[in-house]
Amino acid sequence: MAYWLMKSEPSEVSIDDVLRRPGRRVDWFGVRNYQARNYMMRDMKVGDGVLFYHSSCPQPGIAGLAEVSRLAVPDKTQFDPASPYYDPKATPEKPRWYHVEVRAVRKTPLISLGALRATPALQEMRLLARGNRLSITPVTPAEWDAILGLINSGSGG
DNA sequence: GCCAACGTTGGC
DNA sequence: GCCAACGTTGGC
Repeated sequence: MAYWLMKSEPSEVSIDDVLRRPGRRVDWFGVRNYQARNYMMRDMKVGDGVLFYHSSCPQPGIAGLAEVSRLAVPDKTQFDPASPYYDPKATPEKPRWYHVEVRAVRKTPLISLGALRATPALQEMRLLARGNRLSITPVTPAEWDAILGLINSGSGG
């Protein structure tokens, strides 16, 4: 079992939004970066742990726990000319973009970006690497454990 | 709003 | 295949 961090802008989809949805599930559509896509297509399995991260907002940080609930399928928005995620080079016969489905497990106290940076065990975390912009990044088991520790100790900043 | 960092595009 | 220009991300 693997672990991941997935960024979402809460103004688009917040952890609260997902918790209110049927089955607490959300299709992670709209990813248009090959590396993030490849993680979803090749590596993510049902049951993998997910840190739900709020980005581009007043308080960026980990806001919830989730899990992968379905393997990657073609992203329908790539075929829709009316969608902001439309990709004219994609066809249903040859899709370019795929997404998994994610199921929210629970909201957590916000673990701020500052708190993550201040945690010695997380110094090598991919999210924190200089210049990182990837919206989906792998998380090691040790990092996952350290973050669960932050959540459970309420030292999220 | 700024801007560093990075990914993609497209001319050559 | 190179690489400059451009667009996007995302914290501040």
